[in-house]
Amino acid sequence: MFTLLHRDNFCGARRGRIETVHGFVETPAFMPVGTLGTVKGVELSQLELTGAEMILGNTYHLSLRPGEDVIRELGGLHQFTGWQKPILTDSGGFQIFSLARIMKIDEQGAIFRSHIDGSKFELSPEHSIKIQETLGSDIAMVLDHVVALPNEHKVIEDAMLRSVRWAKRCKASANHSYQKLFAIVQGGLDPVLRRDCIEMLSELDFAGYAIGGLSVGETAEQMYEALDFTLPYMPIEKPRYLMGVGTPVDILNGILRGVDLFDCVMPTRNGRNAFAFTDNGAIRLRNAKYKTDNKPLDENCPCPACRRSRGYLRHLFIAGEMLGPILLAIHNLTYYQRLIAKAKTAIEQNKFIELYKEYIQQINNNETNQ
RNA sequence: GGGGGAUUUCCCGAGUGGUCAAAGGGGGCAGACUGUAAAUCUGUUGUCAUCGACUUCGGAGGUUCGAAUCCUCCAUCCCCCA
Repeated sequence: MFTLLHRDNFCGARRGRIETVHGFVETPAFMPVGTLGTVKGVELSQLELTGAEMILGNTYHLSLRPGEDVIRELGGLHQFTGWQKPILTDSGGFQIFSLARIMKIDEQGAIFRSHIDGSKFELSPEHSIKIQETLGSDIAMVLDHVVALPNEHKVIEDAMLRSVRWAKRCKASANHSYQKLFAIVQGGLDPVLRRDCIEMLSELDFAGYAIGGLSVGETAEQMYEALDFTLPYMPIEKPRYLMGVGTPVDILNGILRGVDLFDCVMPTRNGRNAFAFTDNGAIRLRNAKYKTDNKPLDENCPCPACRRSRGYLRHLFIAGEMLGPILLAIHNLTYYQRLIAKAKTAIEQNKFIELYKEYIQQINNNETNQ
């Protein structure tokens, strides 16, 4: 299912390939987030042009709306959405963190008060797996217990141990052979908890292992430290997925340490909010200084947004035109995929550290100049 | 010709003696966003400035310890009766 093609001679970075029934995913890879069966604002044909090979859907959201019955009747998530490449579904574990205000949790599972109509929605490990099997995703995630950071040690430990127990239940209830099940490592910023968690999960032999419970309140440096002491314990021959991360720099830091898979709402959400990523730093398109700027966001970017001027893109946002968010979502996704592509090439040439250092220096220069 | 109503900080608009540099929108300016309750949210928006000081509510005068708020005249706009 996962082939490790090459390891950079000078750092933890790796090139690999994930095989699914809907095709291959070359790693390291970045998955655009399509929570509700759509990468917000981006048509599939354009999404493919960005270079995305796998997208993410969400169990909690799709189960509430349109509902798993509807998706089953319409042929599963691939047919329903029209996306014929690989799809990974998240289990709803992140909503235990992000929707904590409308959620109660016990050993059986999580009980949500639907954010749509307030109705009760119970999500147990078994139910999450059942929904994900109905959706027909290529990769399913175990239901985990995500808690915010910083937090008390006991809270983090309990959530980690519960996540392991839930992972076992997920594994036990999963019975679609084509659908790969990934476990999720919890344990906050504690090296011992992370290590113990991996040891327990490894015994269950999952198809892949994710690092969860990060980018939930800790600093970037703390997150990198957590990667430093977590990744060495993770199985080498299995794909490693850093969930919900992150900024371009975060992603390079993940790759540097041996992460294969990423997902994040940042390129699409920030794009909708007029924030463009470029090699020369962030462009907040609403800023007055771009009013008559005739340059594209990025000279070297092949995306449709970069065939227009910054002044025009700014106008779209100021005028509230939907094309602005659409174009910037595409641009940011293109930016992420181009960065990933550069990383892949660099790893193959054992030059990932050079790429990394160059990028960091570029970021620092931009900060100094601004 | 007679009667009535309006004029507020960039715009709309609240405010009818002190708690008003003046509510609330809009617009402007800036910021945030990490397994998406997000095309969302936050801050700021008279001037100088650290407290604080100063100049503002159509114009001019007046009453008062104190006026965007009360009085007089003027200007402009709207409505009704002739």
